[in-house]
Amino acid sequence: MSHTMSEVATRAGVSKATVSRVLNRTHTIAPETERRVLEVVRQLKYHKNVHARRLATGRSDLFGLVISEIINPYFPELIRGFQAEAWDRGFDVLLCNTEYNSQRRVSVIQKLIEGDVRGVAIMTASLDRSGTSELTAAGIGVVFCNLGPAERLVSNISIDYQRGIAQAIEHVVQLGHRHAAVIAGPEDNRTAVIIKQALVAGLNERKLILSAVVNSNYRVDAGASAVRALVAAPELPTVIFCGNDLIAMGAMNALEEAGVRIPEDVSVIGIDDISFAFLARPPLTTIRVPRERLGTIAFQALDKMLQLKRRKGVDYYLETDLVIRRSTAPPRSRELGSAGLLLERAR
Amino acid sequence: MSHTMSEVATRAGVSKATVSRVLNRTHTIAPETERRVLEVVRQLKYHKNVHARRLATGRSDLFGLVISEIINPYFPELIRGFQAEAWDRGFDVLLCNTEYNSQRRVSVIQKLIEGDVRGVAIMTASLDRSGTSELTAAGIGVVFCNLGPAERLVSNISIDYQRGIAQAIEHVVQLGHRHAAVIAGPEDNRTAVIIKQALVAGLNERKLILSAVVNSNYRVDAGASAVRALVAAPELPTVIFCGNDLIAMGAMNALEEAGVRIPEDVSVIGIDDISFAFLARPPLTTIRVPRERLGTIAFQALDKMLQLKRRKGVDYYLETDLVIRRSTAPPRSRELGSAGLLLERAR
DNA sequence: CTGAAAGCGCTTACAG
DNA sequence: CTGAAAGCGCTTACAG
Repeated sequence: MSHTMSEVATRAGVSKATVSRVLNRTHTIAPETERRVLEVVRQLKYHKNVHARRLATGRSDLFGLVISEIINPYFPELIRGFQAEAWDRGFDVLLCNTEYNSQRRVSVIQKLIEGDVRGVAIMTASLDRSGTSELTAAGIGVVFCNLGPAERLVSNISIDYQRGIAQAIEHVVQLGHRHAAVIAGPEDNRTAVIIKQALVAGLNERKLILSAVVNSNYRVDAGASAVRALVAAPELPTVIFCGNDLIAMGAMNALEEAGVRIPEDVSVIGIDDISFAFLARPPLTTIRVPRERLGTIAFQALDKMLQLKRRKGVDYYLETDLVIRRSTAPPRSRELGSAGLLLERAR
Repeated sequence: MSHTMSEVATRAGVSKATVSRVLNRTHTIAPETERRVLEVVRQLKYHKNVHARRLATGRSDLFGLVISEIINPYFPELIRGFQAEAWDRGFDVLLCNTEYNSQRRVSVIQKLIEGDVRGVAIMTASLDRSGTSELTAAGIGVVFCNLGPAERLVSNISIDYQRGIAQAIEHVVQLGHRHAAVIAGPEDNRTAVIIKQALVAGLNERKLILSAVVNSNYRVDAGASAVRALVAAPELPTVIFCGNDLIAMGAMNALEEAGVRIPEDVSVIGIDDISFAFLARPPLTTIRVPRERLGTIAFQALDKMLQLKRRKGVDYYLETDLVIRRSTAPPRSRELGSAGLLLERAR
């Protein structure tokens, strides 16, 4: 069905080497020859076969991007940033998702190696050095997010949650909050753990009373059930810090169901600033993680590292910032504190 | 850096043909030979090069999926359905987005042809037959969504919006609504046009008063500005049908800002049931389009069509259903009608 | 059950 | 500026 470069060559009365050169604009070609070749290419609607090209050149034009699942609203912007950057430089991307499935994790790595990618951005916390040693062993560069320091063939991007968290805590302190709770992400997720620790440390430092720290699982329903536990306790915090926006949105739902008003009774703060955070009701105050930027940097990190003679990894940092919306407000009464809230709810 | 099949062959003391056979489980192999080969493969961490394989076999194991933009919440479930189905059958997918950019549309088609895909699912309305004739000309199967009837090498999946829309209209009629408005998607989007027509026809048939039909652009902010126009008019409809959930969410925001309560003053209905529809406040009543299913069917359509001797396309249908949530309720007063609403708002 | 050889469709020194 | 030829790393009839 589809034509080959030899066919084009014959019809244009040149060698296939010439056709290749015309198509890749890699040599100067006699104008007349070029015209003839291009003419035949158009007539035949010829397209070169990328697999043959990849095999012949030996240099891969592919980069991998691995995420956990496509339906997680954390990823779209990240994918877009990575892809845009890759395409701009003439590279292509192989998008892989692990779906939180260990079999898939293995097959994804395999697919990446077989695909002869130059480098891969591992943007899911469910994969770490041990899971990717096969990649580096094959000479493929890797960039992680929130993993340890860089080394040969592995770079790292640290998201500076500290900064956004400090801003958030300062914000609620200014508003007059004294009693906080934390609904963190899953224990087995390294990013979730980093966030939880930063949250707890920051809250302690500012001397807020931490009435509860519970783990959850980054899903909406988990945020909801975590909140039900909080609501059942004798004392309600006046502000709830959530490990991500999904948890926060679930928490807001559950609070609403329990008849707790946001932000009048309880303030809620999320992390990420997913696209729907501002559509939540009330709009969610959250710590923005610049995810499109994260994707861009991930690509640049790989690209740069692979140009280094020693393939030495680099450490990158990405700042976060608080975005104040309407889910945070002063607690009901500064004087009454949370005991006062209890009283009022009892009426 | 990475090893080749020949290396494995030499070390295992066999020919590369044998290595190939062992790895592809395509022939019976002497157990001892197989063991030896596998052993060397493990030692060397050998992975076969997929580009060489694709070139040698000539049969592509790739399918394309083209969407408009990854950050549109309509697509994640669709992608997941398509990808899952492809992987289950041992195929791989090339995800391409046009980003509503005509240059990108061209380069995406080119990339697909160069990638030698077997078939491609065009799931964005911004591409139609004329944009994809190159694909079919190259013998590549195509499946569209909401485009005309099937033909050679092109299948089509029609989403039966009629059904969900009929349910929705019945729902609001039962609730007692008489005055409706429609905020449709963009005029140049064939799916948006189909939906608008179905909406208007259905509303007329049930004799509802259609106070306004405005076009919008499928984005949140567009829904918002469309609503501002409606609110400025002398009479407010009691129910607003939106071309998709994003428009509906924007509309709800703008209504809220205008001091119009949902659903007490105005009911709102969306289309799609994106994952955040139920997190909107109030949760959005919407017409669900089973998008993961759409992805699955799209793949099956391609796969089946390409097995047919004549490569004859097939027509598929996908049903939609109303999902009732809290953004719809009886109008303020059946007796007063919308004039009554006007009165009350004037107070 | 296994091997030698041709071939997939390109690219790229090497010559000229 | 252009061509002949080797080679990229596999697969697959064809023999045996």
